[in-house]
This record gives sequence, C-alpha cells and structure tokens, in this order.
Amino acid sequence: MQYKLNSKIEGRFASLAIKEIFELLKQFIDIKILKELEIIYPPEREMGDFTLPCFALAKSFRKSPAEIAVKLSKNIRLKKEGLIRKVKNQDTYLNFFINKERSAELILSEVFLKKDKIGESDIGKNRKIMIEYLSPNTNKPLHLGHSRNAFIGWSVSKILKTNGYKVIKTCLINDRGIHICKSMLAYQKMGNKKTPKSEKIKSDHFVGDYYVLFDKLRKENPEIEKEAQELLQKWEKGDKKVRALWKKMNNWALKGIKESCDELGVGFDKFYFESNYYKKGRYIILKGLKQKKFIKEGGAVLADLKKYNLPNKFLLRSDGTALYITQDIYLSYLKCKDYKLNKIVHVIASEQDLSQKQLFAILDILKFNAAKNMRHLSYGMVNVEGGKLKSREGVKVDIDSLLAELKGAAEAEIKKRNKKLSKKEIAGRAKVIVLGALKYYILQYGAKNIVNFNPKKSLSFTGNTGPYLQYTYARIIGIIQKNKSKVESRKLLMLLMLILANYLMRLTQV
RNA sequence: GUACCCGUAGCUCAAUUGGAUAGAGUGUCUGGCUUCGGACCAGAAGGUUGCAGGUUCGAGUCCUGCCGGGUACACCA
Repeated sequence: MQYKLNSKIEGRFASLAIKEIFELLKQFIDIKILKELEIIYPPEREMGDFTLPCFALAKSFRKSPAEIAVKLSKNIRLKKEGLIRKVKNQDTYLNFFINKERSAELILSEVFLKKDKIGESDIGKNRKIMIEYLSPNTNKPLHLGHSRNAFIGWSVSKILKTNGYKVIKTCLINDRGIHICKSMLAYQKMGNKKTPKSEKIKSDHFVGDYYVLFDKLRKENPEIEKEAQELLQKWEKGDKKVRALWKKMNNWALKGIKESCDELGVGFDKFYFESNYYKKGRYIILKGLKQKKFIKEGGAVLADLKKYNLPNKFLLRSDGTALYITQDIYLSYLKCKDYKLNKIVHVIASEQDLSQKQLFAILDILKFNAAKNMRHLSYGMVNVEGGKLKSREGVKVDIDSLLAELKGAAEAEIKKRNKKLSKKEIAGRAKVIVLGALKYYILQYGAKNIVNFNPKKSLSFTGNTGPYLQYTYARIIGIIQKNKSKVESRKLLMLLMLILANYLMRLTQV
C-alpha cells in the first residue's frame, strides 16, 4: 500500500515506522485526509525522529494546529512492542520518537545483510532509461564544459543503476557538418601529409589544431568559408577523396576523445553517428507535411509551434536537404526502436533549452508517444576564473591539458607530505586524487548554476572537497588495519566504519 | 525586442522541492595541540535570501512588476 505520508522519506526502516504512525493516527483522522498528510524529519534530533505538521488538519478539526497537536498527543495509544515509543506535541507539530533498540536491531540486520550494497533500492525494477550524454564534435578535443556533461551523465546513470533501473548510456557523435569540413580544409591546405604520429601529438588535438588554423586562414582570406561549403557539398555527394580524408580525420578525433573519456572514467553502451542518420528524418517530415502537420514556406518545411508558445522551426531546407533537427527527429524514433525505453534523458547544455523544447514539441505534433517520456537535463556553462571557455579562441582548457596540470600540482602536494613514495606510486595517487577532486567540485553545483572553475580550489585538500573525503577514507582504513587483531567486539564498529568509508569513497567516484 | 536560467554570509556553494531559529566549507578573529594519517580540535563574529508587492496558517522556494548577470531566438550545428 502506498501512503502519501512517506513521500519525503525513503528507506525500508522509515517506511515501517511511518506505516506504524499511519496506524496510530487512523482512529482519529479520516482516512482520506490521512492519505494526504506528510511526515517529515524534524530540523533537530532532540525534537524527535519524525514529525507531522498539523496545519493541514485545521480545517477538518475546526481547531488551531497547536490544539490539534495537543489533542493527538494525549489520545494516541502506542503499541507495546512498536517502533514508536513516544509522541509529543510541540507548537504546531506532532513529534514521534523511535524505540532505539528496536530500530537498531532492524537497521543493523539490514546493514549486515546488505553490507556495502546498503543504500541500493529496486524502485526502478523493470524500467529502462536511456541517458544520452557528452555528444562530442569530431573536430576538436574535449574541453572543461564536456567534463561537466560527462560527470552529470555518468553520475545520473550510476544513481539510476543503483536504484534498480536498466540504464543505457549513449553518445551521439556529431561527425558531420560544416565545422568538420573546416578542419578538413585546413589540413588539405597545410597538412603536408603530417599525422598525429609524425608530429607526436594526441590525435584529437592534432585535428583540433587544424580547426584553429582554419580560423586563422579565414582572417587572412574570408573566401575560404566558401571553400568549406564546397567541401561539405562534395562530402554529401560522396566524393571518394573527401570521404577518405573525413574518415581518416574522424578516426583520429574519435580515438583521442575516447582516450579522454577513459581518463575521465566515463563510458558508453552505444554510439550513434550523426553521419548515418542525417538524411533519414526526411521521410518522417514529408509524411507529416502530407498530413498537414507542418507547413511549406518558400519550398522549405516549417513547424508552426505557436500552440506551444515557441518560435517556429525549419525542418527541411528549400532544396530538400537535411538540417540538424532532421536527424534528431529520426534518432528519437530509432532509439525507441533499438530499445524498449521508459524514458530518454538528453544531457545537453542550457544553450539548447529552446531547441530541445522545439524538438519535443515537434515530436508531439507527430504524435510520437514516447515524446512525453523524453527529458532534457539542462546544465549551465563552466567558467574558468572569469573567462568563458572557447576552444576557438585558443584558451587552453581542454581536458587533457587541464588534467595534466592538476596532476602536476597533486604530485607536488603528495611529495611534500610523503617523501618515501616511488614515482609510480605518486603518479597513481595523483590520478585518483585529481579525478575525485574534479568530479566532486563540478558535481557539487546545482545543474542549472554556472560553475566558476578554480583549479586551485578544486584541488584543495581541506574543506568540502573530493581529496578531503579521500583522505578521510584513507584514515579510516588505516585505523581498521591497525586494529584488526584486537578484541572481537570491535568488529561491528569496524564494519560500520568500513561501510561509511566506502560510502564516502563512492561520493568521489560517482 | 521576446523567451528561458541565475541572484542566499567577505568568497564558493547548500537548504529534505511550501515547513520550526536559512546551513556547510573557505576566509577573518580567539583559544588549544606540536604530528598515534595534524591534510588537527574547540569557539566567536558574519544574513532585510537583489528590490517592491501578492498568494497562505506558513515563502529563499509559488505569482506579478522592477533591477542586475548569463544564455538563446538561422533554410548553423
């Protein structure tokens, strides 16, 4: 039975206690009203373990909330062996106190049973969710903004998995379009058959360098923009030479990006490549046009979104060619065809709030049922000490240089504190610390807030930081190891500490 | 111009989604300890939650209007 009573409090033990509270209140409160009530935690421990705000009862009791609390506390009769040992009114609240021995019994038995799986649940049993995140372009390396995306996508996936959901992590690779052609063109002009190997540069950086180079060339000669357009047209026609170059450079970019993902500790179950789908939404859109769901404007197809209070959106160009949203529409269908999904989450920066709303609205017009199960998990941008991140402007905030820089700082810090460690050991520790620091720093922000990234603060070893948690973990493990041989009765404490330690550790790993 | 997001302690962020006296870290100040993992401990000061209204038993949270910052509004991706 599902009580609205417990909507804010989770856990098996708590739900047992709340069930009992429900039973206790049943004889005084009409069951309809009772089901609408909420039990919450009191702000302070001394006030009790659970509390019932009595405001909502004022109407039906025709008394002030405080009077109701008094009346209830006087009249409720507790069960002898129950979980609740005491009821007390305080102002407008009715506070419940738990029988500590009974609750300890229950909680500890659960702890021993579940061990480090404590905290897991199965509320997502039989539900399948797709988390689409990262979605990189194949013309440059990942930057700090991508890392926020990656951490959000990855941690949401882990949280869902821990709660019993079947999670499919997907990555849409934006491997097509004018931006890709720009780095290709610069390579054609200045590449001289160089390769990442010959230049000893990480392969995605190699490609990215040509993207930056394009911008330089454009400043000298604006005509080059047209050449890029021509290159795109050749690509679309399937020109063999162009396709071969595209494939080569894409592979370089992807290889490097995947290496960076490994460094960040994130991965995927399925990749979708835009180049495979960019044309395929056309059929769906033309069909919609036939059914008068869309309109034609000067040969192009347009979705009228007035009904949704959104600006209109073009779906096909007047020459019939595809736009980005063309493949987005198709992909939505494809994902549902590939997997039986209960929900799809797009982890995409807030710059795309509008276009995501438009996409969902268009899918709604198409009566694509799954559209109502699609969500945009929007997050704000990442600033570095005042300056906005932009790889085009040449600010070095790509993930690889950032990690390297942080690692250097961490190694210095480790050396200072422990002079006996081997180089390999130091490097290993630095890697763990840096990743924990970065994840914890970025994930502590609410998703919609702008992150002010400060490399020094993120790596700080004290305060509310990843390294501090890791340090606490290490200390607890140290204490456990030293006391292993001591008295039996400590075992329980040790186990509890270990569970706590693992929990802390998980926080830096989500 | 229109739409969306943000505005909380000097600084960086929380606040059980409308609940009791708005909390942490950091910085500052006071005191302790001088390295059993000291990357420490105890304490203090620090707030008109951007401003003005409204809704209600109750608002940092919801509504309206302003102010400030950001983002987006292409037959780009």
